[in-house]
Amino acid sequence: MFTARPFDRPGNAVSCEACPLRRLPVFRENTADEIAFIASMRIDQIALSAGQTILQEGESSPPLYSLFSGWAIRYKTLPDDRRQILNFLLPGDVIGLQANMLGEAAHAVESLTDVVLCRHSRSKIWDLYQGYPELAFDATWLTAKEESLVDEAMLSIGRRSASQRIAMLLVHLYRRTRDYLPSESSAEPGLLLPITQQHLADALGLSLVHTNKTLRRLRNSGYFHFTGQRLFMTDLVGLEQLADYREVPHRPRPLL
Amino acid sequence: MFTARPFDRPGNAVSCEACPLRRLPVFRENTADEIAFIASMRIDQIALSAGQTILQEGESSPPLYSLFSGWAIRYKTLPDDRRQILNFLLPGDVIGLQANMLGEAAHAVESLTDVVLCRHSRSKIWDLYQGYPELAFDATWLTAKEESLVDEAMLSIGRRSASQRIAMLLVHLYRRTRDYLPSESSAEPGLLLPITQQHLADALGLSLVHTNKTLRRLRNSGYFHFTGQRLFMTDLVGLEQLADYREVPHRPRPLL
DNA sequence: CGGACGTTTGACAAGGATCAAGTTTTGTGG
DNA sequence: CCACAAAACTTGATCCTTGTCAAACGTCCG
Repeated sequence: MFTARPFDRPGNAVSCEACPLRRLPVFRENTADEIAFIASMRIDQIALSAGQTILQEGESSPPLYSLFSGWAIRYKTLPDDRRQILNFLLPGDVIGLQANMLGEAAHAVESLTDVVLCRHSRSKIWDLYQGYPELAFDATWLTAKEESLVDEAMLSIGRRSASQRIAMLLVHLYRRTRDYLPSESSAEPGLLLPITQQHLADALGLSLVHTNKTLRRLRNSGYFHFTGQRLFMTDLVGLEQLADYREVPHRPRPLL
Repeated sequence: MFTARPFDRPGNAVSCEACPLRRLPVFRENTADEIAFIASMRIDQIALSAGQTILQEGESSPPLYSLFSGWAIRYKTLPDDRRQILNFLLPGDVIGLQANMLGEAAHAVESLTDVVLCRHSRSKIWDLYQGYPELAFDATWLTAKEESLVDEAMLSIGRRSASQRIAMLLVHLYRRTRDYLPSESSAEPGLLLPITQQHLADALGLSLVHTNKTLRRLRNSGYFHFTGQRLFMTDLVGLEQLADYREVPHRPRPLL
């Protein structure tokens, strides 16, 4: 869904002014001055295929990216390879800001689909704070927002049952993706989820097998169904009730 | 441990310049100018007893505080009262920054001990971003740091066993508290943990009963023991190995 | 056609939850 | 300072959600 668009090819990278993401209703408007500065921060665009490592756990002073197109995951691992996905990254999300603030990446980032990244100059972050207070504010906002996503996920893992966790995550991804979709493509039937059941399991703190069985039970109960990787919601409200989902109000999101 | 110091009484609130927290090695140094601005942001100090609600879930545009002394918890709840503690707040931690960024508190905050809060002017946050880029940077840093704590906790809840989770949390609190302790009081035997086993359970995504039994098993194995609320580490290294703990390097922390 | 990868299912084990009492500690009022 | 109640901690018995093991099945792709 976010792949294979004309502007996805780094060769003909669009200017930040014309960035198609800006047109999405979730993002706040920037002044021409701000956009010019953002453009000056961007070094280039990088295209990666699915399954590539974008950031490594433990990497110090890692590059700063923003996700232009495609999906990615942010995760941590234990020495014996148990993995916990912290959150899913969608177009517009910044990658490596937390790591740059703290000096070292305490997590890894990996692409789920083919992906295009805007690479930014780390050294200009400081100029951003010096000259563009609004953008500095946005940087904190983005960090705060990501934290609140992790907070939400932590409540799920710690206190919800397996089926509630799955319900919650699917509702979350469903709603979140809607926000990013230009109206045309939301006409597409269903939502393309570029993830395996192993990803679901790793995001929810469950085993693969149990995830599979729970998923099946939910499908059999008629909440949703899959055709390939496409998710069709047949009872969104029911799923939300099952998950104890609460709508979170949100303001326009900054696009750095 | 952090209570009942002479300067804890709001009546004789010390100036921000003389703030005893500044003397702790974990905090970065500020210029006189920065400190003066911080002082101008502070409205007053507020003393609360243990168990009070500082921030309510769902509260919009909540006040902005920093924790001057005492312990607090940040948590979320489900409609049926299941609770998940997101992290523990220690002196120097900011309360309500995420909520102010996003416009609404998605979590609650509650005092664990008697507590003194510095209350700050929310409207001056903007002046901070305008006039003090270094402090703006610190604000993002603090948010990023808190997020990384939640990331770490999420890995525990999602992928560690009950005993590993307990080991991890105790090691974490032990080390973190050490960083805040002036040398004199670290001479005190043991560490005063102002939390019940229910708090441990709520932080770790476990039931109270199972937390109790696991805690006992760990005590019997000789990793640590309790005298009242005082924790004595007898095998810190062993506990760290059990938990797959990795040392996290950290730079001086900003004190806003 | 044959792997590699992802999904599905069943059987079984086990970690953790729940239920139900006790016991100890803490706090409070007399 | 004692007495009593409330809160916190313990423990055992039992249930059940979730994990582990094993194997089969499907599907995509070289």
